Amino acid sequence: MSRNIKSANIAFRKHDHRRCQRELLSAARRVCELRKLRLTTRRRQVLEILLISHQPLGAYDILAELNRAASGERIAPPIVYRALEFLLAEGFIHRIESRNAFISCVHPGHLCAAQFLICRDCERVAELENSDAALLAQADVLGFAVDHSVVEITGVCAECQKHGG
Amino acid sequence: MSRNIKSANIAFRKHDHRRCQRELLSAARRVCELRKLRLTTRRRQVLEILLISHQPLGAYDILAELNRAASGERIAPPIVYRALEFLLAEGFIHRIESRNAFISCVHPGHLCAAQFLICRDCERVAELENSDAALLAQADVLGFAVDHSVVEITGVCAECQKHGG
DNA sequence: CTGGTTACGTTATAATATAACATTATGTCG
DNA sequence: CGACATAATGTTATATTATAACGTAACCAG
Ligand SMILES: [Zn+2]
Ligand SMILES: [Zn+2]
Ligand SMILES: [Zn+2]
Ligand SMILES: [Zn+2]
Repeated sequence: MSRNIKSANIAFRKHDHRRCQRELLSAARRVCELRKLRLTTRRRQVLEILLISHQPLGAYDILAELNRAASGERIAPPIVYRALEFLLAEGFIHRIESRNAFISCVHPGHLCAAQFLICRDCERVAELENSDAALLAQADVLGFAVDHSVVEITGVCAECQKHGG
Repeated sequence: MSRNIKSANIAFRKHDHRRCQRELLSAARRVCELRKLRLTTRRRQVLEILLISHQPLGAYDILAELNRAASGERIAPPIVYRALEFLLAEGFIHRIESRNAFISCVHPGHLCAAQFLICRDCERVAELENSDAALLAQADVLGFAVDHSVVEITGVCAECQKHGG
């Protein structure tokens, strides 16, 4: 649990974000090599755009970013959605359902059951990994076979409470 | 907790659903009277459509249902979305973020922090009320002020595991 | 190099949601 | 009652998010 709190702090505080990006990208490369997957240019571009932001981005934000970067190209939605599909399936990013947005995972490739704390002021998102034992136990009692969980907590982070008023 | 399991069972099993609907509708009426709110025809229509279904419905499903019922009228999306906004604000319904859909609340007007078990076979949804103490404690340690939580567990219910194979 | 497969590109369109403004119903007070 | 303020509904247009369908290019095993 102290590990979780650490990683949450990172998202909500100043840190060497360049280093974050580099480390997470090379982690993704390693995972793809292991799994014999192709981290193609497009996929890498989309992942990089998400790595640069600790905030979740919509598919069309990513699209705009791609089109800005490569002036001349006119990239269309399916390209972005397909890259996102790949990155989601391999556990490099998460989808934030309550925002129709996507964010890079802090432990790429783990296919983790993540929980998110989402600040509605600064829009930053902390990813925790602490699964809800009580809820899962209850699902089990009901004979409900869990596939996938979405846990998204919206509120105001400590920083924004100080600064924002 | 045994209460929660009971209510979850109701959603996933055969029961007197007509009675469900009647009771939840009159509960909503009572709450509106208490709060001096107007449960207008449109709002009641939308609530009724959701009460009839233990499954979540999209806004456009509700729209289609309204237009089917009142042939001649040509109701437009904003009407539905405004009724949904009212019903959400007063705690008569919930939004299922991972489905862009809406479902009636099993304890209308309580503004509860609900958790959902969503069967991906039969599409039924059980609403639990069991808040995740561990997660909230962790948010607290981080100084994160929680506003709203989204907890949506997808899987296969006990019934569908038996029948579906 | 050939055929099978995977990924990418392109066009069109579906599904979900809201902005902006006009109209009607409801309640209040003189 | 009648004039006003407010809340709710209706209408039109459009924004935002996502996918279907089909063609082309890259990659790889034999
Ligand atoms: Zn993750
Ligand atoms: Zn913040
Ligand atoms: Zn509820
Ligand atoms: Zn089921």
